[in-house]
Amino acid sequence: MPTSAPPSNTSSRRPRRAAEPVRPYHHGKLKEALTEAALDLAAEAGEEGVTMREAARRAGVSPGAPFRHFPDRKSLLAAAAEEALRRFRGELDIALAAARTGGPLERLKALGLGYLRWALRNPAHFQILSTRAIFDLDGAETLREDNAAIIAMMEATIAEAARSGQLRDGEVRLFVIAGRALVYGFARMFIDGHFPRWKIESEEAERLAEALIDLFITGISAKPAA
Amino acid sequence: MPTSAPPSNTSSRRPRRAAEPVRPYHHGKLKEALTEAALDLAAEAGEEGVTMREAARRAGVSPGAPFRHFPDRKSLLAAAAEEALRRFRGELDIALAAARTGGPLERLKALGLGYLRWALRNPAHFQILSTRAIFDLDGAETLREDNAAIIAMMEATIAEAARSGQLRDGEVRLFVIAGRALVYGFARMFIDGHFPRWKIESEEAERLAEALIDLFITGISAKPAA
DNA sequence: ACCTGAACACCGTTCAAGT
DNA sequence: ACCTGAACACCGTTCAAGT
Repeated sequence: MPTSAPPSNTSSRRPRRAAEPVRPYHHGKLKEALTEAALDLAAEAGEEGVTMREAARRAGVSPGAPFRHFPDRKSLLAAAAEEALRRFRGELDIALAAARTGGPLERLKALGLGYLRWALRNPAHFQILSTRAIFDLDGAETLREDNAAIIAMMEATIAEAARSGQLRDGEVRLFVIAGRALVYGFARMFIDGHFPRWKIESEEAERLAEALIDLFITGISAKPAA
Repeated sequence: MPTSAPPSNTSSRRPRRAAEPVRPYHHGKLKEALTEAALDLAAEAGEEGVTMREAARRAGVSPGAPFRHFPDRKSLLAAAAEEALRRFRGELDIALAAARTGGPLERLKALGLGYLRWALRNPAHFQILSTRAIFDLDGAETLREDNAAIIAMMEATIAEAARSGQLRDGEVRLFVIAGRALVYGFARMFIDGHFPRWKIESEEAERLAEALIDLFITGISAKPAA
């Protein structure tokens, strides 16, 4: 009912080779449209707001149509997560590139800050990309690749810091997991609505994020040779 | 259909003052039964597996009956979360009591370990107690109290360590939030199914939890006066 | 090859009617 | 006061039938 009416075509009936793809739907890039709708829905109402029927409605197709492209709801969520993770990874690449002249600990900080900034600014997308057994799906190769790439960035940076003697004694793996748990935990505390209980105002969240990362880096650093 | 048939009463029709509450349902402590069913369902199928209708089925009542006790699904989840948090807090109290002869950092470790052990062993209950805007509900006073108590335990222990000069310079609040983000993040990584991506075997999870807590405590400790 | 429309099973929620 | 049973709107998913 409330869906915007399909743009009434000028006149001629399907000039098959014309340039504008203006006619209703009946075909086209439905898969992309559904994925985009899923991302919008997640941003508007969280993961549980992502619905096959509503995505279909927004794409202007019937309730059964999405099942031609996604075997089930989980697959649609995975496609949305894939796109969200692609964007997330892009941000981290940029953050890391901007800090590439610095030392490993400086780059680690840039990475952590990029991570938390994105999570704080795109909570719903961070949510769908982190929750659920979406990773177990078959078609989730891009997802796994992007995820592995992000893990690798962190690992390489910390390993480099360790090699150059900037970290205190300890396993690199432990530092990596601790760093991830810290940023993931802070991001999820936000997403899961814990900030009010901790009296964290949303305006101070990014400042706090930076302080946490500094604390972490200082905590795993070698003591100054004073 | 498959619900176990109500236990056919011996014979006499409603001996109103009898001792045994053996007759079907039609009354009784439905609220408690529904809360218990919700906890079971969460343990079996996660938060989204908690359903008004299934809880009603397990309690042996009709689909509309739960609405006499809970205004909506969220309220039922809140009741389950309340009970889960009560148990969680009990565990932490025990952990803290067992370590009460130690110094503040020792007690902090006991608290962190208690936290992570419970989360690793009761993932579904940890999930329903941490996710969602359940805290915003009216009837959630116990929830808020227990939660505030847990936060206070952490805060007091860290503040004591700071007072006795065992921590390095820094705001107590930051240490508290960092500690919470770390344990919450590790717990959620487990619950959200990230451990396989990080090659963490479930048998080593508790060992790793301990190592993380040690790392954290060392990281915020004052350098030894060597 | 892709989409529609009706159908089924399941859910949350409401409400008149029963005890 | 508490519970039943039918009803409504919504969802995921399937499937025969259309183009």
